[in-house]
Amino acid sequence: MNIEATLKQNTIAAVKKLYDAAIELNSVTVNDTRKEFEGDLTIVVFPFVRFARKKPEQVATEIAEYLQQQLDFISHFNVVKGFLNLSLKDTYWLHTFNEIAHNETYGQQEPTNKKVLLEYIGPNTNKPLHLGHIRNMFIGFATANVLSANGHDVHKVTIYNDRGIAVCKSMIAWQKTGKGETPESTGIKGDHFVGKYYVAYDKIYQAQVAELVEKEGMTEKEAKQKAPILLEAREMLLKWEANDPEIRQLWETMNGWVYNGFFDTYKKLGVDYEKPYYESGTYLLGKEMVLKGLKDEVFYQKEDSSIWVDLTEKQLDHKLLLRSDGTSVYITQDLGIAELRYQDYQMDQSIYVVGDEQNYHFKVLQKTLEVMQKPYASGIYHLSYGMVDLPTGKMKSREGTTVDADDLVQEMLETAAKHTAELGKTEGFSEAEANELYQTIGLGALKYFILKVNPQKRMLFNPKESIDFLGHTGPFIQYSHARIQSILRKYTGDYAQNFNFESLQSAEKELIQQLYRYPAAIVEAGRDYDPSVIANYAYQLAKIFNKFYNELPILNNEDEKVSAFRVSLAATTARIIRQAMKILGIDVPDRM
RNA sequence: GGUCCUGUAGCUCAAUUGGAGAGAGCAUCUGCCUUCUAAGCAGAGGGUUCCAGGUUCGAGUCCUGGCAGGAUCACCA
Repeated sequence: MNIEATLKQNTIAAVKKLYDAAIELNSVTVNDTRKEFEGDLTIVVFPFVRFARKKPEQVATEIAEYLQQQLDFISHFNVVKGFLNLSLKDTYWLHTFNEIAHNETYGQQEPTNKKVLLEYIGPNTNKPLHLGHIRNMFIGFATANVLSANGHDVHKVTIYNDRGIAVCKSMIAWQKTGKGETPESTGIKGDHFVGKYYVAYDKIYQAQVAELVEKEGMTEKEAKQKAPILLEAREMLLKWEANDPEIRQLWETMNGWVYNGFFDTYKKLGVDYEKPYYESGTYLLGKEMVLKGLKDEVFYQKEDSSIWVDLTEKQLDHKLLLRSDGTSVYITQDLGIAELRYQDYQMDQSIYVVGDEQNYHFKVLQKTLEVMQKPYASGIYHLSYGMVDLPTGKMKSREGTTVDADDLVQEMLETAAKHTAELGKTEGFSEAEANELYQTIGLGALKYFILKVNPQKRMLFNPKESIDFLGHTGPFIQYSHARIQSILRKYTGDYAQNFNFESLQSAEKELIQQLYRYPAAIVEAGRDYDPSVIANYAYQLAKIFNKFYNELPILNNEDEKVSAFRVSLAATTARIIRQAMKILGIDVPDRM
């Protein structure tokens, strides 16, 4: 049992014995003592004073005396108002450290037998990935690791929005202007290649609209509906749905190019998934489900034969599920996907990592599945994250203000190389080793930049200011790890032992205390689906280590035992840094 | 207009879920490389936590009402 839980239970016992009152576990708060006071942990006794009918100071003192009697690890205490500051014995912290140092799986929680499916990435197959996808990928990947660390059985999947009018737009533009060129013939990465035609479509479309307004005297609204290329794209969509072989062939080919481009980016970013789902493979199933729902009378049909669900009893609205012409809408395919996934996995929980612009959509999805009495409805969880803003506002693909994922990664690598060269850190590195280091640092900086922010919040990215490598950043943490590795390379003794000193230096104790907090950080990150908890934990750990490193000699001590102990502290710190960063999907180098 | 989210130092973010005088980083200024990697450490300045009420021993955190920004409420995805 951890220290806080022990203190809480004994505080409950104390209040019971001293004041004959039964209090709840969660009415006892145990905090880390603020650094301006003496002590390690603080119990807030204000909630008990009404049972005691005494002054807070007196209550705190009485409880402290009881605790000191019961628990042998308390060395002394002080009381400030209703705050009881407890100091634990150094030998107790040392004992705690010995346990951590010898526990290879420290932090990893016991298996829960809970099966979790996590969907992330979810790109459209008509344009390349951008910064928004990057946030999605990093949050999704890290959250999956957080949940695994919490003992759940996690399976990552993705969804490709691989059909629909947008995809047809790229296709029609390629047919018209592509002259048979391919990613291979042009040397352009597949997703960028197809994205080029998506942009080309819009250019042609705008020109046609302008022409119709000018020459045919149409209103702009009318022209936007009647531009020839739009009509052609729509016709193509109909043909696609009718399984026209030529169109299907083109679609397969162009999507293939896009996937190859995506795979490249995934690999660079270090993200992966177990199984892809495709909108093209599920929208028909969704349609069937809607028709079944209609038959079961949980949905209703309007006179124009469109199908709806009434969610007014669940604090939502009426929602369209199938158009009057029988074609599916966005939510239709999500119903199909949810069903298919349950057939595939029988998961207990299904997490969707999707931007907060779709909050309403996921409420509707869940409530609709509830209405259908699907067993997996309650397991739907929308992990909603905020958009990435530019200084000029929201990114808009149509206005070309997106930050391209591949460009950004390239920039990060170049910046990492520049900084590293300036610092002369790659002396003695082969070219391959140097490149690997730039990769590690550049990506580490980018991932940390994204992951240190609470997912729920919008975040700002300024393309003009490169992402920092100093201070509260990924490279800072990586650097701390590399420093430790350097020490471990130099140390020739054996630090795998139990240590047994009477007292600790404050820098040593602070480091042990931060190591001790690691499991709590894992649990909190899991409870809140929030990798930023781990990111901030790792930063604190590195920061405290650097202080320790600066204040105390690790290798050069008269007493060899002291050196062994400090090396052991450093080695354990490095291990926890590596593990925490691994959860975030960030590698740490041995030299930098 | 309805619903939901956000608002904390000049900027980017924290704050143990209601606990002590709100903390870090960047930027600015001052020190520290003749001992283990200075991508580091130590220190200084910088705040009406959007505003006004309320609940509480105690509010950045909870409740009410405003203000500002954003999202969403499509037979778009």
